[in-house]
Amino acid sequence: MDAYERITRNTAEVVTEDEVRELAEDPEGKRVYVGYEPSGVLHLGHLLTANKLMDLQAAGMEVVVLLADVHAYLNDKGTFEEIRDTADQMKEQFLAYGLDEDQTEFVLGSSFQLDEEYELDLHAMQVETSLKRAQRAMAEIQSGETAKVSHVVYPLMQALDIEYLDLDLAIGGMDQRKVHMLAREELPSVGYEKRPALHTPIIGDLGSGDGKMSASEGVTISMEDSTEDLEEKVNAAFCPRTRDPEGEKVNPVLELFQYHVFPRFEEVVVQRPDEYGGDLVYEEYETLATDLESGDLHPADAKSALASALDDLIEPGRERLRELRDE
RNA sequence: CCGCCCUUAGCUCAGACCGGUAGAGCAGUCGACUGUAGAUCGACUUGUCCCCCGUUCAAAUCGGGGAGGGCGGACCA
Repeated sequence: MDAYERITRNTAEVVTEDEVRELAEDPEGKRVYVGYEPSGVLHLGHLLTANKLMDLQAAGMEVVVLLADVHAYLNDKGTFEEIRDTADQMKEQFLAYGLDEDQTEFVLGSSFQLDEEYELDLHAMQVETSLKRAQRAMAEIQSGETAKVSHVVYPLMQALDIEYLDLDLAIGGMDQRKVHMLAREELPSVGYEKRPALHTPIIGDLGSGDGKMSASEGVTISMEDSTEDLEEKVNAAFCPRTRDPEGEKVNPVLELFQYHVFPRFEEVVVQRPDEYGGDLVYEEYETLATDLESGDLHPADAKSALASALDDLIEPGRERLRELRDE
């Protein structure tokens, strides 16, 4: 797999391909980042971007994980003290999940976002950006709730972070694309270079298979799920015998194999009673998906293999969480 | 600062005028059917009716106060 392919695989969008191709020519030492509002327990959405970070580390890039405490505060997620506690837990879970400690720089937003220079640049950006423009960028993230002044400052800070963390590439889920577009438009207006961005897909809702659901509702899988929780949740998942169900729906079981399981495992063993043909081994997503569609792989067997794989993925983080809570 | 509208189940809302302590759809849960889930049947659950005070035998409903949310109040006069 060449560098460009590794960098862009499993992404929903590359902005722009030309710019990323240029990075891929010499990825060594290039700085990329994802920003997360601190959360006490990681869920699959976090892990999906983390998988991408691992790809980028494998390509030789330096990864910066922004623990966005100030952003969380602006988004009304609690007091600074609470937020910083969960930031520490988040870092520990990422390391347990498999981010390379030597190649990953964890940065607390408040460590630079309150500096005078940053603050003045932020004001400059506020002068350059219309309210409507900033609100539009946040609409996806903040849907429903009352728009606060903090909500329009939020994306402007994300734009500035890209400059202040000295990044070459920004990563985020598709829910972040409008913010990244705003950053590309507004950074130049205050004298900085725009940077390319990669967006990971948003996995469909496990229970219903509905296209884009926010992680806040529906069934979510997180670092604190027990083996039994996983079996239960995966078993209840929507899983028709096709990768392209009717309407707006997707097949979340296949998506989880594609975006969470195969990127992290060399092979996936499907344990199956002899009655149904015995065990199966898959080395790539495509063959598994093809077998599911042809009927050679029954959805129920796919599900038990998925639950077991997810359990393996989560186990180290779950264990670390347990230790943290015992302290 | 002033004015108008809104607030009832997880969600969208009905009920308010003509007081009798609450409903629908969707969601959810449980069974049946499929070697998964969904779909389809069958059954079931869900409430600080925004808060406080008052009137009344009785208030989601009427009166007063308050909170939160939405919208409006430029100029032409």
